[in-house]
Amino acid sequence: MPEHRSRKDAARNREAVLEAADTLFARHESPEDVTMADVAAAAGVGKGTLFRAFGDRAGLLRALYEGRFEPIREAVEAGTSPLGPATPPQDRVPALLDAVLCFKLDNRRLALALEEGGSSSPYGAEHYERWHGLLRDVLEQIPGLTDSDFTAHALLAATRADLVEHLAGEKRVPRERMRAQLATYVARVLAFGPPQSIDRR
Amino acid sequence: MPEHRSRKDAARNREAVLEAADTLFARHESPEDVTMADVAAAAGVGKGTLFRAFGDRAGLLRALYEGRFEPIREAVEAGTSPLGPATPPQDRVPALLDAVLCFKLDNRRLALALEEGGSSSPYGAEHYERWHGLLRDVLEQIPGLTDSDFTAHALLAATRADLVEHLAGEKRVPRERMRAQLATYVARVLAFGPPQSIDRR
DNA sequence: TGCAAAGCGGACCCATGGTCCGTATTCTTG
DNA sequence: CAAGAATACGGACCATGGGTCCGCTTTGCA
Repeated sequence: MPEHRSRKDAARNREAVLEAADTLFARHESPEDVTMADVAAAAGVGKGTLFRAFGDRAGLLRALYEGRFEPIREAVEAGTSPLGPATPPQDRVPALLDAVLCFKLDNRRLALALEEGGSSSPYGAEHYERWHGLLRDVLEQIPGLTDSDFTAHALLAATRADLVEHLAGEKRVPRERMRAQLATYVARVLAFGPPQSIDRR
Repeated sequence: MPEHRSRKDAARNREAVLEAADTLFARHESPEDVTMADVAAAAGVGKGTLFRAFGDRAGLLRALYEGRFEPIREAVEAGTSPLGPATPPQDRVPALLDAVLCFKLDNRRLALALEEGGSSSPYGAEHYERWHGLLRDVLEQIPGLTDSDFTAHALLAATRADLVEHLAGEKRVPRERMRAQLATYVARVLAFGPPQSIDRR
């Protein structure tokens, strides 16, 4: 690549920060009580370094997110798993939502930090856009389903980080139960009523 | 009466603050750029007064909310409208969700401020608890519907303030269209499949 | 080895929620 | 109506946290 690679101290520090942040967010109840200064300190780095590497808090969160999300994204794009494009829509939709839920269960704090993240709503983020677009397109292929756009929003809303945190964290709902509930719910949305489902085409 | 009423200057100031806050939140794009100092200034009052009257930012928001929400709450509790307890569950659920949606459409900024409101997730607020509890109970009465608790959460999630704001505000989805989409969605969730409930699982 | 360029880091800035306390207003009681 | 107690007022003040600045250090190319 033409563009210079970053200096090795920069690269090292970047990694250190990512690791420290990851640990800190995982350790603390609420993302709010992990400050940028904390992250810098834990990484053994100055605040200036931190901000130069990631721009701002959102940038740091985004970087963490991308790292964690890579595998899933790959599975969705090209994989042969139920997430991949080869899966028929009515099976792929639940699989996608289950994947989102699992991701948020596995990365509760991070997802929370990213999603509520203060200033802007999650709906501005481009990763949301991507998921919504994908889901919308898949829904579109299910015959008889109207309002794919809104439906995609509504389904994704059922997996919002703070809801997941509330249920899994405070209400102590076990992982598998949540997955089952979401699956049932999604199935219900996709399985439109008996009488009028026949004539659809 | 045992407990003294508040002094009249206090009462007057309280009103002034509520009014000023209402106006300010309505005028600004994001709740974030209405500061407590702004509110105090607009009300012609000192910050001390503001904080004494409402405790903190959340308290002010809550007070505003309660005022706005009163009518709906009454309709739900005792009214004869479709919101009231007399309505059969399968009709009441859509009515309730439509009411929530309309409220958030009519009070976009306020709802946004209240819901994302920074520190704590909406799921901690007791007004959410109330709505969720009510919806859960009504859902419970619909035969064949399982997981009422989760379903209530998921349905309410479809009316979250930031989603409403995103759709109505940025995406310019007209009010009636949103209501229709939500209604369709809710109907789909409530209209579960035939006896054998599909082979899915 | 020399010397830009890139990077470092922590002192510093500033906005904002929230507190404090001396002063002003209101209520009560005689 | 007087006067003291109780309550409220308000803006200076504080703490916190994101983000910036800039003199010094490290890196890496020649």
